[in-house]
Amino acid sequence: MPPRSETNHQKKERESAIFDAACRVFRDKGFHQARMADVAAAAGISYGLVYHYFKSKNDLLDAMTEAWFSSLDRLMDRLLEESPPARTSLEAIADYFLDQYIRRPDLVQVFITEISRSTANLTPDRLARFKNMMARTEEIIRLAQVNGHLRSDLKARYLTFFFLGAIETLLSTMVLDGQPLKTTKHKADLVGAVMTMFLEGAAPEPPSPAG
Amino acid sequence: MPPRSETNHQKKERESAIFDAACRVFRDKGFHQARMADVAAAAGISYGLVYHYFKSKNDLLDAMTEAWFSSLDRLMDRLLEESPPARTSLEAIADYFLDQYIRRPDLVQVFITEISRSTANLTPDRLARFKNMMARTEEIIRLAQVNGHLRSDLKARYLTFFFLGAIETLLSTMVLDGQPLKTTKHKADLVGAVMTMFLEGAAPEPPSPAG
Amino acid sequence: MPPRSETNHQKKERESAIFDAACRVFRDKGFHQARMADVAAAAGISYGLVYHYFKSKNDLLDAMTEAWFSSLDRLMDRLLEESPPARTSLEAIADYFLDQYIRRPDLVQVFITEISRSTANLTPDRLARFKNMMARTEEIIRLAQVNGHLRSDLKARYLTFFFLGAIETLLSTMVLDGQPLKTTKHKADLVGAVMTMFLEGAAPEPPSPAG
Amino acid sequence: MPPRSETNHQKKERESAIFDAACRVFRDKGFHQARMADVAAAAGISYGLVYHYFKSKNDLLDAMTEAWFSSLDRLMDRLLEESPPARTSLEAIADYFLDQYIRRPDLVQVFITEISRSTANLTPDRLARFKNMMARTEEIIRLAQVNGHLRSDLKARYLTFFFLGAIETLLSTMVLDGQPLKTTKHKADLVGAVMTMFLEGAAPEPPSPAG
DNA sequence: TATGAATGAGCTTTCATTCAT
DNA sequence: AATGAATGAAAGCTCATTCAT
Repeated sequence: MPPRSETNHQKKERESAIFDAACRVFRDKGFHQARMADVAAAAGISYGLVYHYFKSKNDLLDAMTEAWFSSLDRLMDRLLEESPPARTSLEAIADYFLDQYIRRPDLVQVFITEISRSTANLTPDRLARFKNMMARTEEIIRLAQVNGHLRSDLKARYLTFFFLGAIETLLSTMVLDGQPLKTTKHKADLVGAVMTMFLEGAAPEPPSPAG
Repeated sequence: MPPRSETNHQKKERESAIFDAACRVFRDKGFHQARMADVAAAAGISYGLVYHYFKSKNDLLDAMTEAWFSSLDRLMDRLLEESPPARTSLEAIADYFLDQYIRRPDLVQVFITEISRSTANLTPDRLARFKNMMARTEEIIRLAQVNGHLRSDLKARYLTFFFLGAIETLLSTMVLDGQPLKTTKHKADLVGAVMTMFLEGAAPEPPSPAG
Repeated sequence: MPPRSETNHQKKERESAIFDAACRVFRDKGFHQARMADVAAAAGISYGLVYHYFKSKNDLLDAMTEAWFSSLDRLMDRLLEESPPARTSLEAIADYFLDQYIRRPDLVQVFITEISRSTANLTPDRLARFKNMMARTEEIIRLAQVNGHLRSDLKARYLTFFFLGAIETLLSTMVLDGQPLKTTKHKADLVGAVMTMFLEGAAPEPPSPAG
Repeated sequence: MPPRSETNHQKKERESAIFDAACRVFRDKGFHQARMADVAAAAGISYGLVYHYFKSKNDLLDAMTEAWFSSLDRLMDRLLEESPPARTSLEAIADYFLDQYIRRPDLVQVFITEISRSTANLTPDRLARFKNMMARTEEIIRLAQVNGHLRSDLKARYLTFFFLGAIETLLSTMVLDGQPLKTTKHKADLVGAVMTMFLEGAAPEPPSPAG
């Protein structure tokens, strides 16, 4: 193997270490309260070195936005291409969010608190990606309505809010409460609950016809 | 009649004008990006005068938190005391959020972006009030489960996420899209949609029992 | 009596009240830490009214400087004119300082901490008056040297430092320790100690010749 | 040898340069009138760099307090341990103050005007160190009284005021007059004068015993 | 690649002073 | 005479970013 490759590998390692450190710091202090010095300290490197890997503080947040949306976009691409049954698609989306929370809880928290909601940090690019995610979810839901797999008397947009809002609120609460998500079992339960709630709603079972 | 009274009235007027200006500025730039100079300019007054009415920038956000939660708390108090049917209570809550968005869209946006989600601005007091709101909603839902008005096979907490999440996501989207809510008719439609989604879910009507 | 006179009297009263309040505030917080609002509050009047009586914050300190030096200057005038024995003059000076501390401890403290020592507040006028006091004391001491009432082998200037320094350090310590001076008896003791120290020094009595 | 050592050396150099610049600025304008911008300009560096070396304006004054008292405390330690004759000790103290005025006139002036007297800047720590200095001088004097080397009919405390007051007034006057102290000869003369005044007082030589 | 000293614009806040009433 | 709302110039401090080494 060429030594260059190894160097590149090390470089990636370090970049990744800084990225992770920044996630932790942004999560703990919020983007604006976080100092580049905090990031450097959390990554165990010197002040100026952060700037070798990320050209600005905003660049770090951009990297997080990218990290978040790129895999989500890939999932969306796949779902829209393969067009599985709506429930499968939506379950995959719910699973994606919760799965990310298991794998990279810091990133999810930053997404929730700094990217998804903060007008302050909402650059046109980030807003566009955010809307894109909603639009594609809405597209999935719309198709399901057309196919009769979801009720049609409510706007697809509203159902989308309902679906993504439930996931996001669930995540937010876990995030704000500092509740980690450890097991895939727990994840599956939560995904199941989300799907049940979304599909069936909160009303009690009507008495069985036989009753 | 007494001149003092008039002075107090003018004082309130001006305080209110500054408050509103701050809402607009915080909404547009985000709390941290907003400058006190912006607030003063938006209120059409001098720099230092803001500090006659609000002792710090944070104090302005505190005032908004208070403005938001105090009327919501009153509503919650009333609902828990009167214990109307769950649907009525939940509808009142949904209506409250959307009604506030009609009356004070800036305040709602600030609540959504700066208070409800930003870890950075989440003081213990604000977090406590936020959790309190969720806990009281959960209490309403739990009672409805006990009384058989809501399904009991899903945790009250999940149903709460689902309910509040739907409202919040709806508001967020309108807020981020800059969609105002003008008419009570539109509001009623949205409340209806939220209630329908929450109670019945997204699944299509089951085949009639007779089927 | 003309009503005008009464008004003038009231005016003087109020001016005096503000002056005293300012002394207390300057003493407690120091000139620069003191706020005009503090002075107004201490005087029990409104903010802006202070400016009817004193045209600026500095004007208040000027008034204190004047209050302090005018009576001291009068004393000095008298002493230089009457030319009593040096010990009498010096005792009168020491007595003056300590007497002022009984009568107007706040003013003395302000003099010590804000006028006598602070370069910051030392306007040319204040410095001139300060030097004038030292020069006149030195003049008294020089005369006493010529007349053989004080030793001549030490510069009059040094003796002046020694004399005034002792008084000032005594006052400073009482001031900083918050020790008030209540009785003329106590005052007389202190004046006696100062005079004894100044005239005889700290060396023990030489053994009596008869010893 | 190690480059690190050189860096540390440079760092100390710069810290020292800022410290000296601050002494000059505080001396000229007084602590409260002095601007950090003035300090930076006087040190020939940028604004923010001052904060790399001293975390606040107050920290600069703390450093001066420390610089002043640390060596004085060491002297006091030595004197109390070695217990030389009282005159030697007191002479060493007088010499210390005047010596410092030769070496670091700015620091002495700041000590006199900003630390020793200003109530405004008198933090509990500074007051404690100040009192400590007086207490230890008093201890030396008390011992000398017990040993018969100083008169006992005056309180040790008064003698202490007298002694330190003479030194301080001497320094203050030179400081306020802008009189530098250049030569050790001049210093020795002043120390001699202080000691003579303190020990023998201002009264003329008594008639010889034989008279 | 790695360091951390250096820069300086920008921020919040304070408060002496003015002025309309 | 009396009030206190209104003004706005400063000032201390922070911290993203640059740069010499």
